[in-house]
Amino acid sequence: MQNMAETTDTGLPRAVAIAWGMHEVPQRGPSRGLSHERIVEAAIKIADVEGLAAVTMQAVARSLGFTTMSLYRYVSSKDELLRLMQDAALAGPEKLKLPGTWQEALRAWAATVRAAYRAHPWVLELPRGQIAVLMPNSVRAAELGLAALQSLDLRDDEKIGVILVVSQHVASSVELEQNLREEGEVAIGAEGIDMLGEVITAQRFPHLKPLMEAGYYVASEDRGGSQGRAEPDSVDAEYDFGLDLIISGLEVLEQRSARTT
Amino acid sequence: MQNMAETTDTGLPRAVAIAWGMHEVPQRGPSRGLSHERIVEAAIKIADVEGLAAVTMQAVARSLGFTTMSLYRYVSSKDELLRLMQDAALAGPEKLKLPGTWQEALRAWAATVRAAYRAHPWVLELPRGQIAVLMPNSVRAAELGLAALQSLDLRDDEKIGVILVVSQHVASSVELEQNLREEGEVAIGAEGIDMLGEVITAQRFPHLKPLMEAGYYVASEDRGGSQGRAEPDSVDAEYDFGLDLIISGLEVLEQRSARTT
DNA sequence: CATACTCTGTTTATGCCATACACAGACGAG
DNA sequence: CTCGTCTGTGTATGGCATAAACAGAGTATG
Repeated sequence: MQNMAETTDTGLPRAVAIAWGMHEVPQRGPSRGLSHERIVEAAIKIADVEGLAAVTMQAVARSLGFTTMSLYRYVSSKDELLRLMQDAALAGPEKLKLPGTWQEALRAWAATVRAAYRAHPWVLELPRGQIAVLMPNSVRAAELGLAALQSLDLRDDEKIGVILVVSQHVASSVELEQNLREEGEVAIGAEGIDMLGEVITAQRFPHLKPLMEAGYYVASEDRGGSQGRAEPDSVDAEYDFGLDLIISGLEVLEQRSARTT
Repeated sequence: MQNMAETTDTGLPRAVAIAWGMHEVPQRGPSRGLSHERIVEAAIKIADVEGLAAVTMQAVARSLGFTTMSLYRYVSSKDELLRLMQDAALAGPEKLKLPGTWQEALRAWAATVRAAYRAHPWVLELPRGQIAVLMPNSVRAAELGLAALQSLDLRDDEKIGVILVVSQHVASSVELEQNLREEGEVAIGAEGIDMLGEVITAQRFPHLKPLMEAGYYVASEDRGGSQGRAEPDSVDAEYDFGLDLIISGLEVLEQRSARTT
């Protein structure tokens, strides 16, 4: 129910048609005071500054100097607006100088995807499904990713898999970063950590307990010690770590298939 | 603002304290007609059947035969209830027979995490941040994951990284599966695909275009052909593909560090 | 050029939601 | 017994998406 997705008569979801620029604008009536572009732009600005939850039809309309209901002349539902925002926020470089080896190229591609997510982290709160993947900027990103993998000797469906796995890793990493930042303000104090230490005992959690005490598992406020604050660096580290693992795995896969061929 | 997270006097978020069973229940007044457990259970049942959006305070209360406001005697906000649901839904096997090699063990661990997410896919709609990670079942899962990696020769912080990357991959995979299922009902017909073919041209998308025509990129309804329906299998394939890449990468990393040591 | 039809932006109204607040009664501590 | 605390409830508020009806703008057709 919450997922109507409003298909046009062409069978395409309206959001897809709009984003690709196919969409008959009416000729008959009075001239329009707004446009999809302006609405989406205003909505994105709100999301960037105040978060996705602050994007209400009222807020968007007010920021444009129109009434709430006027938006519905351009967008058939809030869901549709969100889809358009998602795509518009993911605009990336049309062309990208891709380094020589596929490893470097894949890394560069991942970096652009990461940058896009980081610029508009609220994008990650929206579902990334079939429809999202058909939007212009997703398609452009996929094209670019495939270009990066050109020299990698894999089957086509495997390349799609690589694109998917890498972009999911990037998304997860930024999502984590974001969740930590948002909850960081409510950081658990030393007192709370002590409290947890009573239930997270060495008997019940033999492997985890030492890591927790070393501060690897939770980012405590400071824990009397000095380093603490694992927030910004550790997420970067996790991003690199995961990407390195994937690339290493791909190198193995490539060698294997080369041997087979 | 949307993220109050209600800390107790101990400095721990209330949800964490409740989930771990530390929480002074009042002695003075009348006996209580409800409990956290019953409320969370009822809410989970609703989420399983009707989706997370159907979990309203009203719906939960009604299903228990109480009024909406009565829930607030047990749970300080809906957010807190959602956190408790998230944790309760991720209950897994306390002990797990872990196969010999770390590869097999890691795979088995990932499978249990995947099963948990699949049993309650709405869990993925909730933020997975610092607080979520401190809840009992997350801690148990981490312990189990570390146990699986016991024989893997890596530093402790690297092992945490592995746990993180793998669980993120699993989550992403199930999330994708879910998004596809939900949008699958609105599948794009052949007519829509043709429409897209006009904007997704071979000139602008030289790498992607052939894959789209081969049906690798989008799951069209049937496309006149026969195979189509890439939905269930392809997600499984993506899951295995990503996990294999990570494990391969880990093997390389292990050899490298063994050489260094 | 007049008329009809379409499309605009607005006003108003509905139903759902989380949750603040105040109350009557239940119950244990003193 | 009585006081203070806690329970479950009723009522009220403000925010939300969006349906419906309307007055006027503008274009196409006679």
